[in-house]
Amino acid sequence: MLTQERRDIITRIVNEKNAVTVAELVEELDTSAATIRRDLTELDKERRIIKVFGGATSINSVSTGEDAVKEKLLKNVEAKDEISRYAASLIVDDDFVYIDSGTTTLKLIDYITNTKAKYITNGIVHAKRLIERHLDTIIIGGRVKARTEAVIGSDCVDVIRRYHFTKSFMGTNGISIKAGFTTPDVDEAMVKAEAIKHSYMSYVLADHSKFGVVSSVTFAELKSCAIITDREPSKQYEDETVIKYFQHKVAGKEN
Amino acid sequence: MLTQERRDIITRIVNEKNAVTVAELVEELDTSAATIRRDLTELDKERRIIKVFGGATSINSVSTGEDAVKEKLLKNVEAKDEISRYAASLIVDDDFVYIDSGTTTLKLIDYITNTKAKYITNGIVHAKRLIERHLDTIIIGGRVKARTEAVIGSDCVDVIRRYHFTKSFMGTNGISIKAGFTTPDVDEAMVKAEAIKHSYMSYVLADHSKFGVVSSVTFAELKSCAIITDREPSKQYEDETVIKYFQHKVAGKEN
DNA sequence: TTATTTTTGATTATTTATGATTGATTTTGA
DNA sequence: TCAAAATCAATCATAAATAATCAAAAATAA
Repeated sequence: MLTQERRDIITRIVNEKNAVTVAELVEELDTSAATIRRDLTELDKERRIIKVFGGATSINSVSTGEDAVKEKLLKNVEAKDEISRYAASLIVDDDFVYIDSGTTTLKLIDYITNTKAKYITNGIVHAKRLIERHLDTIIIGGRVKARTEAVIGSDCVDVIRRYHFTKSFMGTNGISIKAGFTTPDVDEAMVKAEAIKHSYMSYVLADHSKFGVVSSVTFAELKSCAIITDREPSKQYEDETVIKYFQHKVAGKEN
Repeated sequence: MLTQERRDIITRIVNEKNAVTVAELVEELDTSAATIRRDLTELDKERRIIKVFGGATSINSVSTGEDAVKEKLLKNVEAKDEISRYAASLIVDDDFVYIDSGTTTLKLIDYITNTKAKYITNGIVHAKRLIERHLDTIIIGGRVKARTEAVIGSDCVDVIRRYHFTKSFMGTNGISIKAGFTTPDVDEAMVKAEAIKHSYMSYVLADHSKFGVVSSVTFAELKSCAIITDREPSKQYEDETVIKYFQHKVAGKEN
């Protein structure tokens, strides 16, 4: 196989899977680790991927992306995929869709097929991906937060105030009966809250691990957003809001 | 077999298979490796395929856009490096720096060392890279243009109107005595013009190939921006505006 | 025909790619 | 925190591929 060809394949794999280990590439491409490392070093230099300890992540992943490689080895990717795919399927023609920053919503973009809707986001990486998918994209301006590569702050809130979304897709750090949807950052919470307030329908994308978790700041009550998740939550939650869930790769009941 | 006929076949094979080795072509066409290499060299020169070590790949294999960017980045690398490095060195504490979208200004970000300045940009990729370098970053919001991944449009212009930059670094497609600084896109020109208008000092980063070139839309007169370039331009230009230039890796005279 | 140009294949010195090894660095897990 | 394990960059020898050169063959022109 050509060196260039192999590097093209690596780039494609990294972008598809978002994160990949050296071992996986050795297996996939049937070559030595030394060669894979050289390829990764080169591709990183060309800014086609981001090299991290243990492998590489997509140039379109958030921050250093180091977590992504580790996370990948630990967490159940399929559940998140199913959540994202379902969420994307909700988008219809002429929708004006707000996409919150965060890794869960980032995956959602890969599954979007509707090109007649308009998309708006406060995530730098999200905007880049949306554009790469040739979707009609607006990015909200303002101060960019380093860790999450998201636009936050009062300017951002002001901008959102002027818009009215038909649907918004949000990420969250915690979901609890008492505290509602919570996130660790005050500024980010304010942006989320405003987006939800200006949205006809809001969906929170969250895997089951988020249930029962409470973070520092509440950005919405349970009843203000429908939840899309990967397991049947306890009855309490279903009394509070609409929940769509998937179980063991089998679609859950419609709510 | 005719030489031309053989080359047509090679082109077809490369496009079909996306990537092919010299050995495969030798086998297929029953000729020597030397001949195949000559063919590949020629076809590459004609931009019908891309010659790589070991064989060739299709011109539209990975993504045509990526190759275009890659090629663009390769052009005048050393010159651009020096231009960028010098431009970055101009940034001082408490500066409020506008960074225009475009490849030249993207390189500039790699050389920024001042962490006490604030940075604002309309380039998605620029914002991402600024953040990666842990710099205080603001992105201008609005509609994102697909090809250049830059924010443009009237919203964007309105936002710029509210700001006052101490320095702005701009890219350009053409520099001419009569037409001034020009770019092919009307919307982009409007954004550039507004940024320059709201900047205390504006610098245009341009390699020598841009001189004498006129694109569709003028976004500024020569005298409104200092030029940072890689060759001594003709006297005419130096009469019009301040020009800093580098020659053969040796710093040019101060202007 | 003969002279000239073009194409081709072989040769060779040089460049590039690869896999193994090793000592250093980073991560992990107690 | 420390030590073990995993990963890494650097180095080296080998193999593969390349560009440059040259002579022969083929095509073309005079």
